[in-house]
Amino acid sequence: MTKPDKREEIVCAALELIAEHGFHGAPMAIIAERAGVGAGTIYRYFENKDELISQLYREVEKKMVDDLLVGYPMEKTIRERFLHLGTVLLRYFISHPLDFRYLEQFHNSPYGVEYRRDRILGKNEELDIFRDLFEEGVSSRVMKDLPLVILFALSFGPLLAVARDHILGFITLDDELIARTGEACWDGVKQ
Amino acid sequence: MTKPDKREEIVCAALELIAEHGFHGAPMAIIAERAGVGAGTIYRYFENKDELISQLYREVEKKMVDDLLVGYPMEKTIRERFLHLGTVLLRYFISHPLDFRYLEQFHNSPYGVEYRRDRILGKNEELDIFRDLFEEGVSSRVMKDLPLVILFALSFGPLLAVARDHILGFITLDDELIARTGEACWDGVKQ
DNA sequence: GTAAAAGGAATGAACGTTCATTCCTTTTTG
DNA sequence: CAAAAAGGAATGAACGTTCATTCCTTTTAC
Repeated sequence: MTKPDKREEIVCAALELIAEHGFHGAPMAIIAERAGVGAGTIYRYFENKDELISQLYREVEKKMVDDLLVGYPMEKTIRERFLHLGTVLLRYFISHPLDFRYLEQFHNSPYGVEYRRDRILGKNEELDIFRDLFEEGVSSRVMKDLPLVILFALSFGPLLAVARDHILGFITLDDELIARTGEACWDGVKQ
Repeated sequence: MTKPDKREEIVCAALELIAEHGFHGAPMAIIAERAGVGAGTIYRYFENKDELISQLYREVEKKMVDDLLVGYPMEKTIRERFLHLGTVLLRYFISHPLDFRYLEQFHNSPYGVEYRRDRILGKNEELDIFRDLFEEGVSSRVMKDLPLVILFALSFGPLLAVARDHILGFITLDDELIARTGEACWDGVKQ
């Protein structure tokens, strides 16, 4: 039996509670209870609630990005790469609904706005697979000549909305619908 | 001088504070202060904070929908009606950023999820201009044969994302960009 | 090898703060 | 003057965080 890592328990409990009830529906006392841990113990691993929230965000995002890069067809056409990313992203969200809901909560909070501001306006050193794809798409005239931010909106706007609707039970996505949604997004960005 | 309607002052103060700082960054005491009103006075107009939040949502939404219907070209083609709605919607959000931010806060909260559940799954009696347009688009084979929910996502996903980016200062939309964004959304939903 | 001591992780009751709401007083209205 | 409206201090519940204490593991002493 592996040792039940307390930090991991805390992180899992926080993910569940925050994904389901939002930041303000997840008091530290309840997180501790669900993690099977004393309230004070959390503060041995995280300086405060903000820090817990931020670290959890980074972990969830990293896990997702790593998954997205597996099998990315670097050598195929722009269209095929676009469709691959859309499909894999949708599938990831559907099979990790807690992660999705957590990311949404984060993005729609002051934390997330600041975070995006840094990524979009700041000097973003990290290799960004999406940015690269869109820049190549525009410069090779395969995609519409629109600002990157708008191309992002045309792609992720629908994908996130559809994932949300699926997770909330407003629709049930199957392989065919996922593929057709990806194609429709492509129609939106392609020249 | 018109009488300074206290209810109106309260509603305005709440809109500003909640749009800028979220539900939890808008304590009743501060709303009262900004409205130039005693804390207890709010409770003469609204049963509690939830009620204030819900009523404010309904007012903001109604104001927006009314505006959207002005000059709606009922007789023109589906494409033209679609582009009209997209353009007017984007313009509305840009010129009413507080309203937009408030609507987003609401939609991303437990209130909003419940509200959408009713609208999408429940029997929705009210005349819904969007629903009508998409149903006509699908049945006349001008739009892709996809579930309504997905067509909604393909249209509003990008529009909301772009409006958010503009309001947060990540991009500056002008008439041309607004028009081209609308066209790109149309490319996404058209057959 | 066993017992004592040390170290530090874990605990949860207690604290101070914040907030929505209530309640009683004061002001306004007719 | 009576009734309604407004005001804002008081209230109590909920929350994040702290800290004195307990518990458990590891090290030391003999």
